[in-house]
Amino acid sequence: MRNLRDKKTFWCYEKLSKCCCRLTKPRHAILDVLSATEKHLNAEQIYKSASRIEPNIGLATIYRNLELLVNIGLVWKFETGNSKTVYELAECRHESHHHHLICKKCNSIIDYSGFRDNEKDFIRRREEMLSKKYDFKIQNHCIDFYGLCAKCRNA
Amino acid sequence: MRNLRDKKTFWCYEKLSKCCCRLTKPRHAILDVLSATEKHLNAEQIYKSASRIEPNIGLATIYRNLELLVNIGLVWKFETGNSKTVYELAECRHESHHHHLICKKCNSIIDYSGFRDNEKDFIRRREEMLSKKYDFKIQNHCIDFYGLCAKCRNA
DNA sequence: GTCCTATTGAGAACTATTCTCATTAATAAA
DNA sequence: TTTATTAATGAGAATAGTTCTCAATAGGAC
Repeated sequence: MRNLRDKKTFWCYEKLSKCCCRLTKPRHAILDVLSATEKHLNAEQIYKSASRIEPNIGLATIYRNLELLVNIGLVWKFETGNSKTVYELAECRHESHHHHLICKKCNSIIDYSGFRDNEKDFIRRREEMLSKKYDFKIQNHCIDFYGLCAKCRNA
Repeated sequence: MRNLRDKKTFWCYEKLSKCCCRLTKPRHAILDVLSATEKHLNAEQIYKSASRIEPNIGLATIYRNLELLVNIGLVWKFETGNSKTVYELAECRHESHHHHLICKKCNSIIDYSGFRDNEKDFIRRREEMLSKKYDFKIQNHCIDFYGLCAKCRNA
């Protein structure tokens, strides 16, 4: 058996074991796949890539673990509106959080980050205000803009 | 045949006919249902309510027309993350646009509106900046906060 | 190494949504 | 008002993404 702790997804282990989750090979493969890309992958794509690492992995295991990883906050689940749910690694590595521009025609997703400080401040203040007003513990947010990308607008 | 133009969803007709859509009874029933509530309804709920107005309406018709209404901008489609897609009337009646607080546990949705001017300004400026930077025509946006509602936090 | 039980793989089951197609009805034209 | 055109419909089949079931496996505490 390979040593799971050698791998580049090491930073996830603390969180996993804190949540009393075993560090299984399928889990490991999924995290490897997600950490190897900046793209948003759907379950099928994750399944295909993970199968190259763990050939016998099952699709149900992919779904089960994605749900788990989303629940413990390691992965961010994201619905585009065309029935393809996609997943991406949460900002565990202190990479900048990002928002999305989604094309309603071709469903492509543009990430944008590089927020100015005033954007971060704005969101933080907003979250504070809403938390208080609605007695709601905010854990994260999703800011997406919908419209038409350059390609689709000119096509 | 009842006169469709008598009904309270009159304000939608201009848009519908502009888009060369016929003013059918099923469409009318769906708009009536959506305009009679402030809640977010899923397709099944809309089907049930619309069936009371048009008993023979089919579920496929509900889906077809919701898609149409979303495309022409009369209805806003909204995915909660637990596979229940919900719909609500867009702000055709100049009601204030709103954002959401979504409980990750019970999937309840709190609407909030009452934005201050600086929030509107902020979003407008952001949209301008993003449109230019990414050559992307922004049509609308979705700002949602995820977390735990008071009930679930204390349960 | 042994034990406990969380996790798995495989495939069936489920569910939301979309498709197909013959029939109906909204609208434009006569 | 009647007629013609064709968009829209209802019913049910089909699809696709996801979840469930259950016997077998394997992580990790001891």
